[in-house]
Amino acid sequence: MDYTKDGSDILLRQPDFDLDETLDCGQAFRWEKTGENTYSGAFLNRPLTISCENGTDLFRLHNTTPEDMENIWADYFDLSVDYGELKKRFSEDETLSKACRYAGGIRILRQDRWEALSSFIISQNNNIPRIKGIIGRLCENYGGYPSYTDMTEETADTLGYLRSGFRAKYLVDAVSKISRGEINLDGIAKMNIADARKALQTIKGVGPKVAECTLLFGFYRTEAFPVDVWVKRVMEKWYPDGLPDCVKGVEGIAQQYLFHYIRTNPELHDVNI
DNA sequence: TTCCAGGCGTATC
DNA sequence: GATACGCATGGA
Repeated sequence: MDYTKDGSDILLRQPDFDLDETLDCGQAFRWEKTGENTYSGAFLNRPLTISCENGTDLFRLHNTTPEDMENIWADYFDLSVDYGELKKRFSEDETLSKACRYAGGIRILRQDRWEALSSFIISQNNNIPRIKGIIGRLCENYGGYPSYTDMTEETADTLGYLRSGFRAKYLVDAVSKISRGEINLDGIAKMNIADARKALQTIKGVGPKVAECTLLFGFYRTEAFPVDVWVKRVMEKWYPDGLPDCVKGVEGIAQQYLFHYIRTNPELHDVNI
C-alpha cells in the first residue's frame, strides 16, 4: 500500500480504482457525490470524504490518520487485492474482457455485515435511487447507520417513515432473529457457503439473491454470485452454458463488472442477441 | 396509464 | 420442484 500523510489528510496512490465505478455501482448505498471527484460516506459510523486528484491514481482521504488508513480503509477498499491481476485473468473471456475495459476501476467494498444484509433486504424489487432514499431516511433518523441492537424496538409501523413498503416487516424479522440469537452473524462468517446461504435464507425477505449479496459484500465471500434481473440478462445473453472457468473462486467480483457493464450501458439493453 | 426496479412469500399443481 | 401472482413505492 502506497500512501503518505499530507497535513490532516492521507494521500493514497492506488491503481484500478475509480470512485464513480466503485462507490456508485449499486454495491453500497450511502456514498454521496459531493463534488466533481469527491464522495462522502462512511464505514460503520466512521465518516470519510475521499477525492480523486483529477483522473489520476492519486486519492485524498480527508481528515484521517495513518492508523485508520491501515486499520479501516485499506480493508474496506480491498486494497490488499491486486485487481490488475484479476482483470488479466478475466480477459480470457471476451465479454468479461469488455466489461473490465468498460469500467476497470470497480473494487469490491468489504462492508459491514448487518449493513449489507439490511441494505439488500431493502433492495429487493426496488431501484437504486429509491434504495438510497430509504437508507438515507434510516440513517438520518438514527444519526448514522443503525445497528440491529439499535432497532430492536422497531415495528413495521414505526418504520413507516422509510416508505420501504412491504420490506419493513422483513427488516423487523432480521432484527428479531439476530438479536434473539437465532441467527449468528459471526457463526455465518465461519460456515461453508452452502450452510451460510441456508442460514441467511431463514430470515423473511432473504432469498437467494439477497443472501448472495450479503455474503459477497458483507462477508467478502467472493464465490457468491448474486443474480438479479440484470445479471439474469447477462447469463441469457452471453453465458447460456454457465460461467467461464477463469472466474472460479471470484465469481462475485466478475459479477460486479458484468452487472455494471450491462446496467449502465444503454446499447446493451436490447435483450435480443 | 402502465411498466419496471440489485426478489421473495405464498398458493397451487 | 416448478410456475403464477401479489406486493409498496415512485420514476419513466
